[in-house]
Amino acid sequence: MDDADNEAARQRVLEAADRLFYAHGIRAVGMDRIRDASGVSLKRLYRCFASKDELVEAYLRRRDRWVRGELADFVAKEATGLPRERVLAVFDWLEWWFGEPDFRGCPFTNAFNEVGADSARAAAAVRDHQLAVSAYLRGLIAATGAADPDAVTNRCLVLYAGSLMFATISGTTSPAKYARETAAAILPPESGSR
Amino acid sequence: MDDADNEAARQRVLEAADRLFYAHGIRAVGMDRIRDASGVSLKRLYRCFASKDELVEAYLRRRDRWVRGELADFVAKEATGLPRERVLAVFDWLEWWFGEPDFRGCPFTNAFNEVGADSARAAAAVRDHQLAVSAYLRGLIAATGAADPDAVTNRCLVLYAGSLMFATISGTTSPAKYARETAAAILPPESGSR
DNA sequence: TAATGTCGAGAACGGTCGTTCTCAAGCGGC
DNA sequence: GCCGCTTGAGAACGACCGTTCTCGACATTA
Repeated sequence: MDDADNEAARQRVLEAADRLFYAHGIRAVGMDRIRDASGVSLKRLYRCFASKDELVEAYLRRRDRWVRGELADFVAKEATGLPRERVLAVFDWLEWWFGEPDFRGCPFTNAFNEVGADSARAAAAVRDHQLAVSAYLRGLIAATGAADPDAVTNRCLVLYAGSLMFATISGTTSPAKYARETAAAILPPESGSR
Repeated sequence: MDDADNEAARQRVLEAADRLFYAHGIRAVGMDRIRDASGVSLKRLYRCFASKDELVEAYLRRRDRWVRGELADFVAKEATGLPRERVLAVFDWLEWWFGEPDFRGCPFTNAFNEVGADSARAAAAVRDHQLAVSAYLRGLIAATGAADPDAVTNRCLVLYAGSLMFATISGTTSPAKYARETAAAILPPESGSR
């Protein structure tokens, strides 16, 4: 059946695009290279994704699922039940991510810088990711009983983005530690013994 | 004299490149467009800068001088003499910068994302800027009498980079405020009355 | 087997961009 | 006035890239 074949091709294309776009940048990777890496002919490729723009958007939405999935799993597994520890675990996860051998910075800001001005689809995918992470963080922070959860969330988002950027430029994982230390200073203390 | 003409042409090219590269990105601006905007012929342009790479590096070094000059002037003028206020003034300056109509994100991380992998010159210019800002900040922080100036500097760098990135994506100036509030929480309190 | 349709491989097209080349105009020195 | 040099304007070149097209191979159906 065509549908099954197309779905399999779609997945192979997405996997190749994900790896290549993230490693080398979107503009640097042509459709030919994605064809070579995925083994899917250009004709089929353009039937799965009508344009490179669509493929870029699909790549970003896939990355979004990956980042938020990994982050949530990590927080659920590593953190103790204390709300404060769960927020700090976000920065532990970042430190793990920065140390991955194929870490090449934030896929979303990279994409935004590269094609955000030309591709409304890509820009929307980036914005959606940012909003989703923001909402997730806001949920963790509300549980800590912070007096002004929105303010604390915004400050933690600055720390999140800053550690990402700093780690990218410096090539080290320590910015996650700096961000974690700073977050510890602005979160309410463990709410006594409960 | 040739030298004077070439120097004048060099300046006009740099001004045009600065405006266009920053506004539209490096890859999006071709040499033709810089010729049109500067009024300097391609031939002369390539005598001033042997390649686009060299022009990009010169653009980044010029931006570096601008950013650090503006920042230092602002801190010198706006801040009271108190060391703590001088560090916080860095984030006030960022807030001013984010509000400028032509603010389009950090020129250095933008350039790094666009051409850092292909241009060693550009990558070096970005690294130099980062080190220079780091050293400047470290000087301000040492004066506050912080117990561990290096640690505080690294945390403030995370805040600096994070507010830049957050402001770029959100299109607002408030991330500078979030960063300032957070910095206020991790700097030592005003060292009593002196 | 013959007709029909589908597919993959790669050529082709149109566009862009960095860089170099052509050519005619202008200018200084004899 | 004439020669040689330099200049600017724009054409030209080569490379790349997103997208579409061609064409031969193969499969399906009757």
